[in-house]
Amino acid sequence: MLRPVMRKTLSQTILCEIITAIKNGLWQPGERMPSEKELANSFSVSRNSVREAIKTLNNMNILESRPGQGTFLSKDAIRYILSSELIEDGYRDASLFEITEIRALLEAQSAYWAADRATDEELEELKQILLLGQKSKNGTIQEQDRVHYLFHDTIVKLANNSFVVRLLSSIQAEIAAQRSKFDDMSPIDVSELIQDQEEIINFILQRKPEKAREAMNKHLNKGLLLIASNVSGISSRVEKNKL
Amino acid sequence: MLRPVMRKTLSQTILCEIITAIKNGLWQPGERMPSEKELANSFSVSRNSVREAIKTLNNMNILESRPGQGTFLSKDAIRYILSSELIEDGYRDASLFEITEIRALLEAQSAYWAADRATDEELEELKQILLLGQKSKNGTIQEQDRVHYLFHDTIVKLANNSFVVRLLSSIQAEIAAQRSKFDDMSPIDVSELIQDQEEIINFILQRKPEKAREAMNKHLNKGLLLIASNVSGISSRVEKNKL
DNA sequence: CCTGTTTAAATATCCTACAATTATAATAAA
DNA sequence: TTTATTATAATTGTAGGATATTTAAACAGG
Repeated sequence: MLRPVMRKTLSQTILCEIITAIKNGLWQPGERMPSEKELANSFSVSRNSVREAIKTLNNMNILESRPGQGTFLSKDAIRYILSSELIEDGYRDASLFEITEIRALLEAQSAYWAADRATDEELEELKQILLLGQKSKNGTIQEQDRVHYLFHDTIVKLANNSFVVRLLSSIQAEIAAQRSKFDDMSPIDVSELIQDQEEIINFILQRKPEKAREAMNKHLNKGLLLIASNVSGISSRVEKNKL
Repeated sequence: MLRPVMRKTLSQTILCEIITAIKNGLWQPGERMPSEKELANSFSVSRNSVREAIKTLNNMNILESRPGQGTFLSKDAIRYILSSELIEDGYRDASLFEITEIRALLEAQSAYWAADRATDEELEELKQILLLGQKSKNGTIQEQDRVHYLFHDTIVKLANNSFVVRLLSSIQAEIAAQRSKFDDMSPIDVSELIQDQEEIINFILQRKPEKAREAMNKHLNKGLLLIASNVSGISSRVEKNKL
């Protein structure tokens, strides 16, 4: 069957040419490459097309352009090119499952770090959540949900790594966005969640990092199982997710 | 001490503006965004500067430009930005230590998954790297570095989670960018790295996930120690990083 | 030795023009 | 009315020139 042909713009072609040249070692890291004008002449294209390719490589930290001097290969140009190549090869759409898997990993380790690093004052926050959880048992589902979100966020906060806080908040937003697409997602048993929640908090309060991590991982894998049951062919992967 | 001021070209500024707009949901995935002419008017810049920014986003698969039609947000624009631009603004010069800590966690788990999930054909790739590592022992440092990067990237790829591939690629890019600022970073003993590399690959080939994860974690914590020695007050945290 | 000036080269930006592509609408033919 | 066909306008792609900024290096004057 005839498939649609790939059409490349000039700047895309030039982008590939330059990357190939770098891979072939035509210019060394840190070295200056020909000026835009020279490149345009060599390729027989306008300076604009060359600039669009170079700008992309600039923004990828592969090249560095300095007015009055020229354009230079960055010191770790090769490293970037290698990794971008790998991405193209193994590229697939990140599925909800994959994102959730990473979330579970990060949050489980956060529980570990929280048990290990949180100060005694910080642990007071967790005790409060424990109380809130008890109270909410007779409340509405919305109330219970809110406490549960607070539980997750607090543990990540107590991990004392601001990067993981930011990372997880975006990941959770993305997960929420994707889940809203299938709004027929089977609801989870809330009481079970609260039970997990209590168990995890207690491990952290008792300063048992490994136990806390294990419990959090188990807790989040229930969500993974739910996704796996909606998507065929990956459920076998879930049960292997043991930390 | 006075540090060099950050300078941004116009197209870089516009790149950030557009990315922020996408993150803020100004345009939806698949939707058409304003034409180059309109954007140029809105930003009060020339069409060229807008094009250079758009071209970069084109090559990153965030935007798709079609002649005669316009420029459209790709369907997974948000997710891509999530994994790449996430690091950009808030955490550019935050904590190299924190980012590296997360990297270690993700890569260690990738080693686990690789040992657990990679097919036998995929493992052939690792065997090749083992051979390359042997060969490079008598080669230049650049050669050895290159093989070592390939080693890390391949393991992540074999973890069979495309989201972690993207996440780590942007994290590694960020780490490289930050390290290049302190170019007096004490060099690591390369031969030791290659030894680690062999050990980890062998664990994966033998299908021993826990061992592979532990070895990778130990391997990456050497880098953490290096950072901790440059930044005071966190070295005590490093030795606790056990999985 | 230090300081300011000049000069040339490079990137950064802007502008205009035209080509290629495409959707849409108007028009003509059946 | 329905169906081709044909303009038309909008949009991106490419080209080429012009000017502004930045920089290193050479030079001159103190």
